[in-house]
Amino acid sequence: MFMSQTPANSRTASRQSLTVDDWADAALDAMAAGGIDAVAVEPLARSLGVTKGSFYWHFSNRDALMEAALTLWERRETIDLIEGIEDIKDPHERIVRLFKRANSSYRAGRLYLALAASSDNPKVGIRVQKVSDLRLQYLCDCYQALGMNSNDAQLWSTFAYATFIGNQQVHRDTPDRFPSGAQFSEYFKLMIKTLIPKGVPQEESSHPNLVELPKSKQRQSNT
Amino acid sequence: MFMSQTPANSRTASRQSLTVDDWADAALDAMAAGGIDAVAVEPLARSLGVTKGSFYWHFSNRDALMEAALTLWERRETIDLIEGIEDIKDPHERIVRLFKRANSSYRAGRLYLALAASSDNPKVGIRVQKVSDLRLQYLCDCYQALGMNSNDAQLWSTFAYATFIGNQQVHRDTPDRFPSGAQFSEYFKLMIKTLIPKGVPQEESSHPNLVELPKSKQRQSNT
DNA sequence: GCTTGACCATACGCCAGCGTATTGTTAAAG
DNA sequence: CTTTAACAATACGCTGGCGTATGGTCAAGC
Repeated sequence: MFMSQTPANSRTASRQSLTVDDWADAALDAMAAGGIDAVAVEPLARSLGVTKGSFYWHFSNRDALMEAALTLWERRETIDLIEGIEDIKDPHERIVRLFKRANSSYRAGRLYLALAASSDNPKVGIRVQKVSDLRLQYLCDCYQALGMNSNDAQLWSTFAYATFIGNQQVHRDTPDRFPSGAQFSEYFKLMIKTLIPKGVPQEESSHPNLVELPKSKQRQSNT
Repeated sequence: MFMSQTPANSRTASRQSLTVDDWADAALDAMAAGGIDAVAVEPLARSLGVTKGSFYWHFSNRDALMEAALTLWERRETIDLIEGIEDIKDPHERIVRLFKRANSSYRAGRLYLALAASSDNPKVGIRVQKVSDLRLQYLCDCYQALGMNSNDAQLWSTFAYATFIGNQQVHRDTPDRFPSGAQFSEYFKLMIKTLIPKGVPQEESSHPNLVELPKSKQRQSNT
């Protein structure tokens, strides 16, 4: 179904044929730049150097493109969430990594905010909820791995996630007020220190007496 | 130009004439509901029970309506920021109140998010920045009044503001995961306790040896 | 009671984007 | 060298929103 077998996977090289994913990618670009309404067939076709005729070969209509783009986004967010973190045992370090990544990919943040802003659209809202749910769940698991009980982990993870989302927002809305450079690392340290309580049950001693993360019971039940 | 002196200030009563502010209000409603693109002349006219003819009497074009709506929004946000807080001398309590209000007005939150999502539009972006700046500045002053130095206050206020914005976002995007009811007060307490450090220079003793709020005297200090 | 001005309705032209229909173009298979 | 499919271009009709032009109504005010 996915992964078309065309020779080159990205059309940037030459006069190759466009694929569904090329269109979906372009749609995500447009979203990040101008919100969901910027995903318009004709402008997109122009930006890809073709005309509508091409589009309606690959998709039945604009809505199908939206679905494809959202699916692509969801898949990427799902993968990126745990990428490079899977096998870190220390939950503290895991949360730090999550935060670090969250504050590094400005573009992904914009994309999320653009989609979230249109979450009134049910098609969009469901995806946003899925992604948010997954992130929250993962974070919650991390906090439980720190030794918290379920309730506390819920509260702290929501807290941390809200801060993380809010940072993206503040960064975008008032970039000059958002700490950067040396001040940012100070800011980052403050957040980490504040949002990851140290003295839950154990100290930061070296022996890895750490609770394992229970993989959040989320078997990939993809359809 | 401004402040029309028509007898009744709200047209809800009867078959009164519409005012500029009526249109601006409706525009803000539309924004909160469907983003900035939902501010369209003809649909708005329909929702107000009139036609375009009326609109183009009061405004020269759609952009003028946007400006009016943004001005109205900015004014309200500016007023609401300090309303009922002006004369609280304890900075800790002041911050708590700010947080409490932030989490109470769901509608205002949606409106902010809708505008922020369109802050690429320079006309919108400037207003959003203004409002955000003001809030951040006020918060920063509060933290300084707690006894922090300028740098720390900057960091903590940004932190707190990001969390506050993020809460709105999370609340909107995944309402069922956001704590509510009894759990919310727990969540709220956690945030307050975490985001307002108690032992800055003095203990939480009862004698009000508190620094006065310096009316937004902002000084840049590097590390 | 005629005029004036505030307010709104109606009708029109314009444009951008959606979707369809039809006709190329090109590479590979026969 | 023809056929076929995958892909793209062109042309068309339709809709919704913008802005304009012009005409209608109704309450003062003289």
